[in-house]
Amino acid sequence: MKVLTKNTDYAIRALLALAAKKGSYLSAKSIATEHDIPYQFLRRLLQEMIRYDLIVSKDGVQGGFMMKKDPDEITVTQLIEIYQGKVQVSECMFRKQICGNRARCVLRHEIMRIESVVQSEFEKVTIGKLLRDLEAANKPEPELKP
Amino acid sequence: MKVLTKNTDYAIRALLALAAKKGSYLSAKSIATEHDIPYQFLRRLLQEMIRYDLIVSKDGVQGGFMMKKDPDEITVTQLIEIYQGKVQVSECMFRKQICGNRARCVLRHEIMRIESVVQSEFEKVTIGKLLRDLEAANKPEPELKP
DNA sequence: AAAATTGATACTATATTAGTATCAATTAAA
DNA sequence: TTTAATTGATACTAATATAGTATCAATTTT
Repeated sequence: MKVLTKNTDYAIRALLALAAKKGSYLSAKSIATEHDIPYQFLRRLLQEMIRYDLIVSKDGVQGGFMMKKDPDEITVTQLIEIYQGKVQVSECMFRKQICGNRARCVLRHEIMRIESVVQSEFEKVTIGKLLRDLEAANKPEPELKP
Repeated sequence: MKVLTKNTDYAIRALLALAAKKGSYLSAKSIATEHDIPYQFLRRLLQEMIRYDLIVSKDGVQGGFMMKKDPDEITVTQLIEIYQGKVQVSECMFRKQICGNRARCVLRHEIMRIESVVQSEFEKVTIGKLLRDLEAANKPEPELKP
């Protein structure tokens, strides 16, 4: 069971790149090359981000994409919802013939509990946080005295 | 994003049926009819459960399937793993070109944390627990005095 | 005017999920 | 002892989701 698909995975990486260069435009091509993301695939992902007001774009030479929304306000939950649809543990709770009138769906309660746990865990993770983690990880490790 | 696929969903329902009739054999046909699960599909799911020692079967007339493992020892995590593969948040942590030597995968830490949270949440939910919830839900509601 | 870029959209390929069908072997019961 | 109900094994099809490619018009800098 794979929780993050390539869409979301690529989208996160691209956003990290944009967040790191906040205030300037990065072209899809440069992001694709640097982060090993299929170019045309990435372009679609970026266009989707524009629709959700996460980033803005500029056409033409020297154009590209730039961060719009505060990276600390962009959660992994949001990105999953954009690229994989709302997190739902099972369809069962929506199907009348199973969970409707007479027999109550036994899974419903547990499912909703887990659903909210999963969502809130992913909500704790923002692009801003990931970026700080990344920067910390890229710092040279301090030498230890013997 | 759908966490439980039909496989797992059906499997859970079938196990609940078997757990409720612990000690006697239920045919695939009867389970399929009662719980609205496609017959041949269900048969495959049941055969898989045999391989994992959750249930046993008896051939021929009056044959069917019977609970083997203690329902309290069967977790939803196990069923997800059987029918949807091990819960993994992203493939990224296994791909050398991203997470390998030089650049550490920034997502790795968060991913593993969330992964374990998700797994442990599903581990809290056993077939035994669901069955008790189901039985409780089916009890007639006590009347309230006005 | 040329080159680099995005916007929009259509297309193909692959994998996963869902569901169906078939036939041999087994067992209970008529 | 024959028949019917059942599982075991396996192959097949259909539908959907995921992943990736291609094209062309519009825009903008040089």
